[in-house]
Amino acid sequence: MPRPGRNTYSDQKPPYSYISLTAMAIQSCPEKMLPLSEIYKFIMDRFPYYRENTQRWQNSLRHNLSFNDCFIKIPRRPDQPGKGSFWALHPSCGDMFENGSFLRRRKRFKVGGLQATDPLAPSKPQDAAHYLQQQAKLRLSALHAAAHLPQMPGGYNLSPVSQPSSFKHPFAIENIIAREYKMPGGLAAFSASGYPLHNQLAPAWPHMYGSGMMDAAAPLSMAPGDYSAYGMPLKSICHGGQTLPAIPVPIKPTPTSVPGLPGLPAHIPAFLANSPQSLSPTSPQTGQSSPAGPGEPLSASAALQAAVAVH
DNA sequence: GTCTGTTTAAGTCGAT
DNA sequence: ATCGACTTAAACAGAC
Repeated sequence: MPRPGRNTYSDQKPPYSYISLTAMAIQSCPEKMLPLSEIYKFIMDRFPYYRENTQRWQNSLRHNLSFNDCFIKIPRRPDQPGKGSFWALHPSCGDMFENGSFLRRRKRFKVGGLQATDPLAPSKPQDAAHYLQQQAKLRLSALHAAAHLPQMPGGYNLSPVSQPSSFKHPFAIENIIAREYKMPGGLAAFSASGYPLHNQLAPAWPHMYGSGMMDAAAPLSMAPGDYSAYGMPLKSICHGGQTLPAIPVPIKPTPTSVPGLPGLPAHIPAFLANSPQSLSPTSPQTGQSSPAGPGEPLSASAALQAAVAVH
């Protein structure tokens, strides 16, 4: 594979496989599912390297989407006109990059394989697609609701500073860039908290740390109202060039079904709900999981209740 | 015609 | 050395 011999990194190939790039794109949007064109757009917006030779890498990316079980195709609904289907991450794919390398996974995700993941998540692609579509609905609803929640009941502070252990999906952009990133020369840049130092990485990766990419890593610059119930930015990466978190859904939203959201299971699986049981984020420094605090499911539940109230 | 999606094949590279 | 993950290329079909 040709490596560009340039002095700047902005047009050098990013240290991410197509799988991780695609996962990043999918994770960056609130619905956790994107059409192919939006995945292209996300990658090209963030990585100037991929603004060239589009036919080459886009073919590769499509190949990855079809070939890898960790991506599932979600058909468009009649009210979602457009070309192609939506693509989402399989509910059971978990943290495929637990070894910390976004270029090469330890093991390829396979449907039906042994995964330490959400036991309630469907394994069949069709089931997973339907399941994810419901999840997307719920996320949008919860997002709306969370945006209207100035503060969680019980004194939960929405500030990311006060919730340093907030779980982020392994593919969330803020999570990915927060991991140990070794520069081509072997240099690793970290803050004391394990996050990459903005001013150290920015010159090397202006496409990552330029517009909007560092919102999550540099949250203090944001207004308090820009955060969701999980203390993460509400601005969207995919629909406006800003970052948006995985909106949590409660593991046990209601005793029965959710009014106004037909088809939702009584017990919503923890997938993408930022539950430590379904996902195991790798700590940048220790490689250990960092389970979310006990208060977070409550916040998620509150977000969902507010979502229900909106409907 | 273009875009999307699937499949096959060959080659590279890292891990074991 | 071997295996498996990943990249790239290409052909093809179907949808828009």
